[in-house]
Amino acid sequence: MKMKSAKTPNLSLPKGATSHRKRPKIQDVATLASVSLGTVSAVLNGNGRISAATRNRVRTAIASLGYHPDLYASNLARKSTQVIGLVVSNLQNPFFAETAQAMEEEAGRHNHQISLMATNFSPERQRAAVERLLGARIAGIAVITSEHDQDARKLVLASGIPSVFLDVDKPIRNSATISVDSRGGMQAAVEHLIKLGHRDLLFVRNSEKENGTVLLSHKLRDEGFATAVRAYNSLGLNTNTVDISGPGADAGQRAIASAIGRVRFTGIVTVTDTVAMGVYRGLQARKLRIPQDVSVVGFDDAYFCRFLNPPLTTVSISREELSRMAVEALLQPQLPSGRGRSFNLGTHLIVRESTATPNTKSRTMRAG
Amino acid sequence: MKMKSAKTPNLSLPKGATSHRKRPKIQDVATLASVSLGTVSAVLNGNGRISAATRNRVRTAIASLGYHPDLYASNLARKSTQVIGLVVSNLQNPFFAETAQAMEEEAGRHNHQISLMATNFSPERQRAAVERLLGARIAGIAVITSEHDQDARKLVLASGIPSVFLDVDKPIRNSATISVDSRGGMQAAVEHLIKLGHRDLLFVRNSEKENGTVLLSHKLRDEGFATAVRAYNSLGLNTNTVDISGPGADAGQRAIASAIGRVRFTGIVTVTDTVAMGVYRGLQARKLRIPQDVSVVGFDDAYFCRFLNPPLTTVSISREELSRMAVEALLQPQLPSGRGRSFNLGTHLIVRESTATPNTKSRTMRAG
DNA sequence: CTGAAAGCGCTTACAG
DNA sequence: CTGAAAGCGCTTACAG
Repeated sequence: MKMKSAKTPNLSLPKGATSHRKRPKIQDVATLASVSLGTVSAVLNGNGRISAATRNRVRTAIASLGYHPDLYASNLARKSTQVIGLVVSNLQNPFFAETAQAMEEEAGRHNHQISLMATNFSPERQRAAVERLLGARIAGIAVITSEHDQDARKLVLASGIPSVFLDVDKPIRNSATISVDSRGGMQAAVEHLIKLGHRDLLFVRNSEKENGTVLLSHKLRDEGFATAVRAYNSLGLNTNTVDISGPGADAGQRAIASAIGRVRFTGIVTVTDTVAMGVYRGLQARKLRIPQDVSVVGFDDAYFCRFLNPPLTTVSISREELSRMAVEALLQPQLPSGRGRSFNLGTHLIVRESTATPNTKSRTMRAG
Repeated sequence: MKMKSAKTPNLSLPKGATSHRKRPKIQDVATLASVSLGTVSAVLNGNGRISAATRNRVRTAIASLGYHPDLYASNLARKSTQVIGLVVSNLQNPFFAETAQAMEEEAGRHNHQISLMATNFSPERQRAAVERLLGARIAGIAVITSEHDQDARKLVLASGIPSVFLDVDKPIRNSATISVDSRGGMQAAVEHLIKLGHRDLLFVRNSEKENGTVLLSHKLRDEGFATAVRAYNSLGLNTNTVDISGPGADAGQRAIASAIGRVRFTGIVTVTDTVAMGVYRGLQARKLRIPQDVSVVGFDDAYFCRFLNPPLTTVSISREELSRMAVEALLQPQLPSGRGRSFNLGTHLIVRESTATPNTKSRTMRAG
């Protein structure tokens, strides 16, 4: 036992180390199985033809030692990893959670794993996530976020690994982009209400800025609304917009509280289903019935839409298709000379029970 | 433009490799900055006192090369990693998604990162997740799942790294367990209904088996229900139970469809909020009002509870407290001689608007 | 079918 | 404050 000063306990382990038993390594397995280290590696990876007898000896040794190959050592020695980095905004948000799930399944079909990072809408965290993934020598990276960070994008592009981005404004050189037709989706939503007979429309949107620019997906939804309204202008539409301050349901609820009595509406279109959930709450708190008094349309087709009361009419974005595009973009990258590949992802309206012909009586509802 | 043969391009890259530019390594940075490799490492890790001038030269070189340390190489060379492995059942489920989020924040406070794996309730995937995490030489592992796999548990324990499990039946030697007081929570839920005056109770539970055993958390909820009913037996309660076949909202909806007209109830208690969401739907499809006709109580306090119509009375499990316990169990493990450390996590009832005094008229509702 | 050896890209004493 | 060298635990030609 060595002498040490009183300050540092003489049995202290290195910082971070705990009292684990020593981790067995491949050499331990080889010794126990009386084979060489290369042989153990071969049975672990299914390479080479190892006799059944040897293989069994090795397997037994592995089990009895509780051996697990060290990920870092094996990936360092290996040429490539079979993992796709996935950056999403937030896992609480059903759209991202469902997309992450779909991505994992799609990647699995190509024998790849997903390494998942959430940014919580923070550009700093997006950068950190990208750096961490790049350090992990991933096979490709998908940035499926609503916010976008220029630095993070530069890092990705500079790395030269295959990449794909969701909803950015234009094609990216040597990368791929997936553009969701949010504009068309929103347009369809508004037209649906108009065709049902609604003339007094309220748009609950979130124009919160990220890095000084409005999210493209939200901008497209704005445009879709405007386009539809313009197309039916001759019908004498009365439209109003409420801006909310965040992606939460609470904001949707507050939006309604502030709009009621101030503006007239029989149909509401919202930026996301989560916001629509808050809108339901706001409406119901004022004893307004959906769809008898007010029709509501959401956006995203989250899992819970079918279970709201009434089930929410919404615009669907297929997570499966999105995942297929993303994985294809990463695993079958175009020739590097490419100007940037772009995928288009359609949306479609799913009509459920939250929308109906407006009640003429309630149409006159206005400021008290 | 180079000539290539039609079949095998003579410039073909090794399989798995794509056309990335060569990844810079620490030596490249050192050369560019005219320092030694050890110096670069020191500035990367903030070790040693490097002169500001040198540090800047190194930083510039890093930036201009787009250098990212290789995670595998650095972790291989390092003694320990600062990451906690977290295994959850499913990320679609709000309870797990919210817990994962809380764990990440709590771990962050201790300068640790989370490596997250979802099992989708599959024991095989649980085992695979554990193996992958063990290969990653994590500092500790938290198994926060509703299903449990014996093999996975053995692997964890054999590894000797600090571990913590949620909701297992008894303390685990050399490990830690967190027991949620689901029994007490359910008991409180039932008592709440009884005290409001409900005498006809329906329990919508999920007794689906995993590996031949009912989930402990569900068993405890069953017991809580039974205990409460027994305690108030003298009041002449009429109780019924419907078993559903899965964790989804659909199952809850079907449960109600099958119960209505067959049994009498004015108050419903459900195993989870997600199921309660389906129950709402089932009730509302039959034009039954909540809480005027039927009161409903959920379990978990998912994000969406506040936004259902009406807001759902439920039993809350604190994700923050759970995370604190888990991280403490991992980062401040008891002496290895310990018999197994156990934490108890309380639950509490949150009364919202889905429960009320029963309407005497609807109490008599029964089979047609 | 098996073994010895080089090398993956870092970190970390250690010597200057 | 800086540099040369050993070593982390694997994989993968290569030679038998």
